[in-house]
Amino acid sequence: MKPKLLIVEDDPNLGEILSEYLGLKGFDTTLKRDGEEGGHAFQKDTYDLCILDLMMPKKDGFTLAKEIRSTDSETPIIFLTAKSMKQDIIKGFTIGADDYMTKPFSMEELLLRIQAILKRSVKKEEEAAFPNPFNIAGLTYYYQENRLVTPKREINLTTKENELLKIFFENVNKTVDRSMALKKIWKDDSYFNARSMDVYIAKIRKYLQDEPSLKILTIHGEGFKLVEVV
Amino acid sequence: MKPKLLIVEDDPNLGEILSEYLGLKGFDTTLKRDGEEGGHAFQKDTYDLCILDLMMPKKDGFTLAKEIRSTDSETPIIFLTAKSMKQDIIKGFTIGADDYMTKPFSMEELLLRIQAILKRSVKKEEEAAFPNPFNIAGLTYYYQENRLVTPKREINLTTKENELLKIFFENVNKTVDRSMALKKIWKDDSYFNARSMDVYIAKIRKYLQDEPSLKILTIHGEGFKLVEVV
DNA sequence: AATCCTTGTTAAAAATGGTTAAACACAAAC
DNA sequence: GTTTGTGTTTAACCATTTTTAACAAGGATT
Repeated sequence: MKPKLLIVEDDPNLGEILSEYLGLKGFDTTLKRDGEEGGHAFQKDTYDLCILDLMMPKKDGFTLAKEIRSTDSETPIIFLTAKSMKQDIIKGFTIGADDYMTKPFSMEELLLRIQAILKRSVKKEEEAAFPNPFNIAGLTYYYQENRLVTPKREINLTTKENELLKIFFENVNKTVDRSMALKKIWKDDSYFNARSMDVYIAKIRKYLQDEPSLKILTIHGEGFKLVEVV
Repeated sequence: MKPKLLIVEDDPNLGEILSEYLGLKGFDTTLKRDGEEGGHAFQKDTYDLCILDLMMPKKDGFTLAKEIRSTDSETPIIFLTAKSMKQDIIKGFTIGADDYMTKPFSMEELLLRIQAILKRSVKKEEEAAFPNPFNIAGLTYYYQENRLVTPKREINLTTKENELLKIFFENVNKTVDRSMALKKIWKDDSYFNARSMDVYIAKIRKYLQDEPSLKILTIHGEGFKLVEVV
């Protein structure tokens, strides 16, 4: 699977070249022209890495980055900064970023840095692999095998059921944000996907009936919470 | 084994000379006259390197390169550009290429660049070679020989079975993307090829029946996952 | 209380995948 | 040149998974 890149750059020339070049190098690129468009794109889809120009009309890259970080602390961000900016100012702005490039830069160097960052985060993901099997209350859950074993029966889960249940078990007693779950599983937070998710919530609630100490509560307007009653 | 070169050049004179010269220098060359023919040739066979003229009838070299890159991010590409093109335009077009030559160029130089690029990529390939034999669970798999040995029997695999099984063994416990596998094995993600692949999935599932710790799960809408149950 | 928005529930529709066998393609053998 | 055998694709039918739709119910807001 190609890694997905969100490129937000107001200079159409540079934007095109970046998008073109990284596309040829095996990335699935999305190009947006300003911070606002970039924000919407990020809300709608999931990306593996963002490349944000700092100076842009409507919404600058730094503001956009803060917005992104408010919902997502993972996705790596690389800033593009103008040569004219002073080093120490750049430092200030790019705190929290994973890297930054000063214009003009070589495409090859940008590519190398992207690859380096993605390598790191792929490694992280693998380390943070979900335990298999995972025990909770009276249940045994095998994420790798799409399987949930309850005291009464063994359930083979479908792909969507499995992904959703995993998110709940990763967040026991914590609120799972609707939109976060939608983006993770359905890749897109839209009306119909949200309704689809509601259907799956019902299915999972049925599966958990066997174990009275586990319940999925609705946090109206926010999401759901799997609570473990002791 | 001679390295295979795909040369796509509309000028019959230059094309012939190139093909002739590189053939004498130990390459197995295929010459095509325009981008369309070149595309078909690339789909049909596997090449170690492509030499594409930028300006060609029917389909230009840049468009062809993008098509190639959509299924294959490895095979090196060298562009041939006309002298009349401005440097910066060439820059724009040859982004993503491994190298480019401006006409007229010396054969010797082209040869040197080809050799330099192939040296790099041969090294990569060797590193990524699939182990032969490969042991997993109770099975022994000989990719080179199209052979899978299970506790109960010895299976001679057909070409397609072998390629598909290899992809699974390269991705144990990871989801194998349908479309990726299709493009790798069938060179083209189409409805019928997808159905064909489903037939092969069934065949491989049968072969793996002997080993209950290996299962191919369906990841609906995405692909398949070979899980090793411990 | 009236209204709006969100969520619960159920069933039907649509999409995707599983299975089997027949059709086809191609090469080796006769 | 035809036959035979093997590998692959196509087709048909079935099963499962996912999405959509419609309506009911629950909270929030005025």
